[in-house]
Amino acid sequence: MNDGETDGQTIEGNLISVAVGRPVPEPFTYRVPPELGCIPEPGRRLVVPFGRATAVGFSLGPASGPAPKGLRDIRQILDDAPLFDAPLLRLLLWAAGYYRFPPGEVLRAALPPGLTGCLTPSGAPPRHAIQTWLALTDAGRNAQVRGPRMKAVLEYLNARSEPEVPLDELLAAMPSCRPAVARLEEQGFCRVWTAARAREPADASLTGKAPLSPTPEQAQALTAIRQAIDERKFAPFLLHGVTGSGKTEVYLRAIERCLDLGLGALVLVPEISLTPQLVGRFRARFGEKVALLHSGLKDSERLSEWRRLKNGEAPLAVGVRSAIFAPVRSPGLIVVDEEHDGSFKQEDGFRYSARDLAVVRAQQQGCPVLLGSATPSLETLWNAQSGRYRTLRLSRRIDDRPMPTVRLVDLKQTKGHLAAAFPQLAGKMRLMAAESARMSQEGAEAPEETAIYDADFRRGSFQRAASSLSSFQRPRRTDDRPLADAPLISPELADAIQRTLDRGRQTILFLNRRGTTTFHLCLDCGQPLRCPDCAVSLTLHHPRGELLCHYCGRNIPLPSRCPTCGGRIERLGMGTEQAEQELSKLFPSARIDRLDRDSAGRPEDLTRRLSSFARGEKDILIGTQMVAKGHDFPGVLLVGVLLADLALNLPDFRAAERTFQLVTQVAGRAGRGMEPGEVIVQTFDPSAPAVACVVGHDFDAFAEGELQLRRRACFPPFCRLLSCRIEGPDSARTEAAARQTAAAAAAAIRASGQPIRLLGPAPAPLSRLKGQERWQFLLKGPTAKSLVSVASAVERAAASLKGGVRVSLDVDPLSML
DNA sequence: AGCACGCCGACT
DNA sequence: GTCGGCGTGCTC
Repeated sequence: MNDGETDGQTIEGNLISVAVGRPVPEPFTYRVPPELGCIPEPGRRLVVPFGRATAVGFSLGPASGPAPKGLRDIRQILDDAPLFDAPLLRLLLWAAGYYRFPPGEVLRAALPPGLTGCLTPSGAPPRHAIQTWLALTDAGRNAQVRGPRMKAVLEYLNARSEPEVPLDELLAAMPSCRPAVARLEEQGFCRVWTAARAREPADASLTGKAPLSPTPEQAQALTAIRQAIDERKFAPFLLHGVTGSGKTEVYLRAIERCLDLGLGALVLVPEISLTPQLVGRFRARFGEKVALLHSGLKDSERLSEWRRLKNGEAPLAVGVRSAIFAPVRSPGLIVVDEEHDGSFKQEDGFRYSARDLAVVRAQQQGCPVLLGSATPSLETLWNAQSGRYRTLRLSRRIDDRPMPTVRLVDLKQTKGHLAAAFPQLAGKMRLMAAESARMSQEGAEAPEETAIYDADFRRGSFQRAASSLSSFQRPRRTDDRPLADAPLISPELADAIQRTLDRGRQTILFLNRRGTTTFHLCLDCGQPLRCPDCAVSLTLHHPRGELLCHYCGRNIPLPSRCPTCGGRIERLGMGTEQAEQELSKLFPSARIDRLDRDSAGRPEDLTRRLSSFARGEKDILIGTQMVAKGHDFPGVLLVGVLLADLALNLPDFRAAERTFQLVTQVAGRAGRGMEPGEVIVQTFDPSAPAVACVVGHDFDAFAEGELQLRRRACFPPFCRLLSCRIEGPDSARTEAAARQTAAAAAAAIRASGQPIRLLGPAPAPLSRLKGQERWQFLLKGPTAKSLVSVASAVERAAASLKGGVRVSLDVDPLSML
């Protein structure tokens, strides 16, 4: 991009293109009045008049094309220097076009909140947010020093369990030891730096041991990556490593190479608050060179980390999704850890995929990109298989630790057991099975309504849904006798938990469903209790005994009788709260902790409870996805998946993929110490590949089968998707709008001559949310480019809709709900 | 996103 | 006869 020196002989003053930070789809043209004295180069913020008001915009450089009528002058230039360098600006504008989002808003989204308005970035960070930290270096751990003060400091630091200590705390314990600290730092025995106060100190119990020498596989992967770093050219890699194979160590060493070469690096991780361990390792290795960008930062802290990157003080950024826009200077490597993770896709507003943008950014910057996962997304896998990415495999665990043994428990057997224990339920279960079968039939006969999911997938998921519904949603007994034979915990699993307890080791149980009971059915009229604003069943939560809508948060007291007919209500479909109760009844002396969104509280509480579990202060941890993320719990020998089918039943073509990823990830928590772990997966469908392939840790078999299905039904990675969602308050008008917009899409498809398929329109699986009726249709095209003209046509059609109906497009959608 | 313009109910 | 409801449209 050129830096604003132009031939600029238009009218008096120069014309520049400005991305206004307002929802307008195109940049606007403004005049730079000559008295401003200079032309703001691309990436600088401006104040511009906008309608009756004023707005912050971003210079995109000299305008091309004719001056529009009603041309106005920019008011002010805000920054001395561009906030985005040329490559980052290019990435952002590319993303704005690709994801069809207003460029000015995209640029604004890439800035820390403090720079979003009219403040300048040069102000000093607020004093209260800054703290000085110190930590021992490897050399300092066993260092011999002479001064008594220095000795005392070393002893103090060695005695602390966490590697990083706030200087204030040391000074409180030993006043006037500051000079000793300075001497130790000089001699390289400790490290001192200032950083945001809210940084989570790494917890020693989670940090693990000092770096080991790389395994042969790690070394091989590193050679390839280092070579690519040295060449400073775009090179995409898939680092496909089983859980516990040491992917992080590969990242760390590759980044070391970047820093040695004077280059920066960018690391994206799923939910940083959930992986204090990973953060700890980056901190321990790179200290103050890391800028941390996670969702828990206060605005001032985020700004300070952004600034440290921008001015080169911190060459390395580690952060969640939005960190893909971090102003890392000349990155030599971009890493996406757990690249399959859904949190890299923003699901509203600017719906970008940080993982995909990582590849684009690497391409534009000319550096390698490393996508790491134990269970790569099929998109990434296919890119690797077709030769676009190079695969680096880590097939063995560190120290050749064995993979855990995985066993399936068929809950259909347990169901028999259950029916024997509760004969009065057997009839009801048959009834529900028949009902589900009927649903499945009707589904098959209504191709238009459900056309959005190709038949293969639909049939599969309905069958699974039927089996799950009929057997799992066991009515809760009305009396409160303890459930000795609680079906949430099969006898096999209960037995394994008992054995683990007897050996004094730990268990993790995974159930992907919060609350006590998640489905409340009136046995007289057959109506479930639903949120009035969302077509979603309400979940009972324990502490207050209230029903909660998991989508809009609405709270309702549990009615004693059905609101429509006054019938009796059965509580079905138990979640983590119920599981916790059953556990405490089964194992009254066990120390049990539950971890889900309801119990997690603040991020630091979460960290504290995870480390408490890691230290062995609890015997059983039951939770949702939160327990599945990358923590090392050396004391865990047993992992139980209470109902593997849950995610499998969603009407989404990625349901199987997600299930496999999730179950594999949880299973990976077992046996991270030297003893082999044990995994028990409870399921109603042990033959489903997403479950069955976990037994043999056979990603390849699962992926091969799933890729075949995707190819046959033509789903990603064998096509590109564009999802169009139509939302409005009124049911009939929303449907009409959906049909009208889809018709416009169909016309555009014919005009384009491209082999594009239109699925739908149909009501979205979540057909009402927060009082909005929801419809959708899906476009499948051979390439992203082929869908562009259709997307434009949809946008044009959407612009003329009335009645509060809104259309939103999702390019490369992840969620189909 | 704001903010005004513009056509239909309950108030002085 | 107005004051004001928010549905619709525009902002270089």
